[in-house]
Parts: sequence; structure tokens; C-alpha cells
Amino acid sequence: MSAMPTPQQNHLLAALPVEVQQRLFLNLELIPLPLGKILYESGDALRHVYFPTDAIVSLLYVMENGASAEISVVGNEGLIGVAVFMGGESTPSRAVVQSAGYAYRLLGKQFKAEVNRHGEMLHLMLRYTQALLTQMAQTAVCNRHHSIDQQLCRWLLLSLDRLPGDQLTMTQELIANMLGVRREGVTDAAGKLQKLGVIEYSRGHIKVLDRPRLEQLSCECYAVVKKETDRLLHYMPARPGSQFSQFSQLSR
Amino acid sequence: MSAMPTPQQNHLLAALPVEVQQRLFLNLELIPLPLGKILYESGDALRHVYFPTDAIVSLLYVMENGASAEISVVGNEGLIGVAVFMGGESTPSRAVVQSAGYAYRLLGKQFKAEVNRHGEMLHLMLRYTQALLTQMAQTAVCNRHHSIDQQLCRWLLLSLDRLPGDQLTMTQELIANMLGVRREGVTDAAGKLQKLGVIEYSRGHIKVLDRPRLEQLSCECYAVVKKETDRLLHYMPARPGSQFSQFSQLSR
DNA sequence: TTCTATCCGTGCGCTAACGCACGCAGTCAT
DNA sequence: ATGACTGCGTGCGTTAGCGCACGGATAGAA
Repeated sequence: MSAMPTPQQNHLLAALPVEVQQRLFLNLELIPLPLGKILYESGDALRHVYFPTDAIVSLLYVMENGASAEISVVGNEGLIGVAVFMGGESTPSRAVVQSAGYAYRLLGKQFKAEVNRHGEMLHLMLRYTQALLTQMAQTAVCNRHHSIDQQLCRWLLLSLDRLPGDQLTMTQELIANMLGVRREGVTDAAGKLQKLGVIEYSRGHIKVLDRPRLEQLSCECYAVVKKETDRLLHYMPARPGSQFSQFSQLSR
Repeated sequence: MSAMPTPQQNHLLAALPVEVQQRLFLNLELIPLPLGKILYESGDALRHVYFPTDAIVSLLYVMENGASAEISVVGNEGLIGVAVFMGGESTPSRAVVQSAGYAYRLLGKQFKAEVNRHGEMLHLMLRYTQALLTQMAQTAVCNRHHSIDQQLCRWLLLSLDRLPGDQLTMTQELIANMLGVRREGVTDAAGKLQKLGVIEYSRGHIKVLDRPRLEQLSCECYAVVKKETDRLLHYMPARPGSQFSQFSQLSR
């Protein structure tokens, strides 16, 4: 609602040199991303890349038997469609909107053209891709070794970092799909968090009351990824007036 | 043993244009990789990249509590050290030799210099990185949803693909570390496979007797990664009229 | 040969997570 | 206000994998 998103709300776009921005921004197209929208399916040839401003998109892997698992989350710190510049043009995963909002999108061709100038865009994309790699690796390990309780905390923090405020709109069923666990498992874990006074849950609305505690209860995976992402994409300090200080509040 | 490995045994090196090979091969250094050797630790600044000829290297993630999990396997189809050209210079994982052999290594600086020519080397590396990404994503999903039995099959196949012959030298303890499970779990799963006549196991020596059966018993993850890796790295030259024709734009 | 370190098999109790089923409570449209 | 639908809580029994502990087997060294 309210103010129209600007391209600079996406951290990658914002980090580009002015001249690159000037070239690119003309071709950007603002697209609303409603909850549940699928940006691409597993194996689809990618026509566009998306730079979220305030939406969150999950990279979800769906298996033959229908079971699924999230392998990565992308918000305004990143982009969807790295496969375009990596050369594969498609990936075996699905990109689905997890939290409604907007994204700027760019034609694959135009994106590639800019990358092929071998300037800052290329290097930014490379570093972002490494951050993505880190997130996936950590997800793999987390899936192996950590309890649902811990993973829920991690997941909430990941989402929180990509949203303004302390509210999420998210049913337990959806979270379960992302984590690749049962819905009841999420109910259980969320119930514990609520009893501890860390969150408030009600019919698809979550309010985080005690973020520090959430970080304590989470597994190390959250902090590791955050630290590494910070290191790789050490953006300029958050612009004045921006409440999206996702890369500035690592405690511990 | 005996014959000295050639750089061309590594698929990536072999896939490079002759002129690039001529530039690079002078700087390659043949390095023996004994079992268990650690090429780099989590967080280490990477001095070299390694192109295995006949060794297998695991990217292993070790957690705070000591638990571990393999996030990727690299043999003669790839290289160790993508972080060098991605810009991060380090990763939060450990690279450890899982099967002894040789690798050619190259100074990070020289590797970067070649990549920075923005020629075939860059594009090859990008496609390889996407293959790596795919492997990690699949590992994450596999860790979530598949049984130890299935994962063992997958793991054996991955190793087999990177070795000549049908023999592996690998204790169950080591496999357990890679899969991030108990040693007893591996004993169990391997016992079943042996009863089925699929493998022969004896004190760190595995002989695969029935590979087709192994593929049947494995989860889909093996086939998915293999197919995608093939797509990304084998069928590189864009054929006219193929859906990868946009590809040539990047590859030139 | 004999010793010893390593590797592998096995049994037992335990826990986390699963699959299923049911029921209640908000929420929204009529 | 009424009904229906969605989202959440709960209580089973079941199972895969864990942690531990011990014991047998095999290879390589003394």
C-alpha cells in the first residue's frame, strides 16, 4: 500500500555504481508479487530476473513424491534467477512468493548484457552467488542435525530480516512446507515459543516479541549465514531513513 | 599408480580452449592428495585452486558441536576453490581428501588472472558453479527426506562416478562422517546391500557388484544431480536451434 | 606366531519426528 | 446471525535414527 517501492530498496541494485543504475533502471519493471505466486517452476527457462524490494521469495525444491524443502530465501538483499548469468538458464527448483510485496524485474537478455560488460555487476553477482551457496550449504547441514524447534527459530529470523517490522503473515502449514516437516511439528515448536513469550501466534499472524531470545534458541546456522553474507556483501551502511538494517544488527 | 596424471584428466581443464590451456598448464603444479589431507579449513583464505585428476575431495561442513556433513563431492569433473573467483576468498567449509590421488593446483592469483580475461574460463567456471549449487541444494533436500539406506546408495554412486573401476577404499566410519549419521547406521545399510548382493564390504574395501541395482535403490537425488550436471557441463557447445542458443551469447 | 589396533556386527533403551484422526476456534461470506 | 471453511491444538501408535556398550574378526606389526 502507500508509497511505491524504489529500485534502491533492493540492496543489490542499490550497491551498483550510478552509471550502471542509469543503464539498468530504465528497463526495470515493477511487478507485484502476491503470496503464493510462482516465479518459475523447476526446469523452466528463466525469462526474467527479479529484484525484490519488500517481498520474500523462497527457492523450494519439490520431490517426486510431493515432499518439499526450502533451500534458500531471497528478500531485498538478493535476486531471483542467478541461473541466468551462470549459464544454465534454469534450475531444478521452484521460486515461490512467501511474503507478498513487490519486485523489480529485468529481462534475462538485458541482465546478461549488463553482466557481460564485466564490471561491477558481474562481481556483485558473483559475491551474491557465493552468499547463496553458503545459505544452501548451511541449510543442508541444518536439515541433517538440528531439531524442528531450532529450525523454526532460524526460519523466523531469516524472514524477519527481510521484512520491516516484527510481524509475519504465515500459516503453520506453509512454514511446514518450507521446512519440509509436518504441520503438527510446527504447531508444537511454535507452541513452545509462545509459552516462552517469544512470539504471538494467531491464525497466520506471527508477532515476534523477543528477538534476542529467538536468536539464542536458534541453531548456529542463522548466525553463520548472516555473518558470511555480511562479509561477502558488505553493503554500504543502511541509507538514512531506511529501516531495512538487515546487515547491521548481528549481536552475539 | 605408475603413469603420471595429465591435466586433461580433469574435465574442466580438458574443456578449455587450447590457447587457454597453453597459458595455464605452465603454471600447474601436480600435487599428491593422500587420504584425509585437508586442502583448506573453514574460513581459510584460499591460496590455490585444485583440479583433481583422480582424487576425490569432499566439501565438509563441521559444526560447533563437532557434528559434520558433506555438502558436496568433487572429483575430476570439477575443481576445489570456486570461492576464489567468486570473490569471497574463503568459505565456511572444509575440503578434505576422501579418496587418495592427484590434483593439479594453480595459484589463486593466476587462476583469477585467467578468469578475468572474461573468456571461456569464466563461463566454464560459472557453469561449474551452478552444478555445484545444484548438488548442494539436492543434498539439503536429501538430508531432510531420505533414509540412510537411500543416501548410502547415492553416496556410493557419487564416488563411483569419480573413480576408475568398481572399488572404493572407505571405512564405514568415514562414510558416516560424510553422511552425517552414526557409524552403526552405515553398518546397517551396508549390511542390507551386501545381503542383496549389490556390494561386497570388507574392512574398508567396497566392491560394487551390481551398479544398476544400486541406482534403483538410491533416491532420485543422484539421478537429478547427474542429469543436471551433464546438462551444464557436457553439452556445452550450443547446438543451433536448441533451447540453449541464448547460451552462445554468454559464451562468446 | 602372537599381539594389537582398527574395523565391523549386534543388541537395547530412548527420543524426535511421522502419519492419522479428530475437534475446536476464529474468520469470512451469505 | 448462520454456516462453512480455514488454521490450529491434541492425542494416539509407529518408526527411523541415536547413544552406548560390548564383542568378534581381520590385518599388519613385533
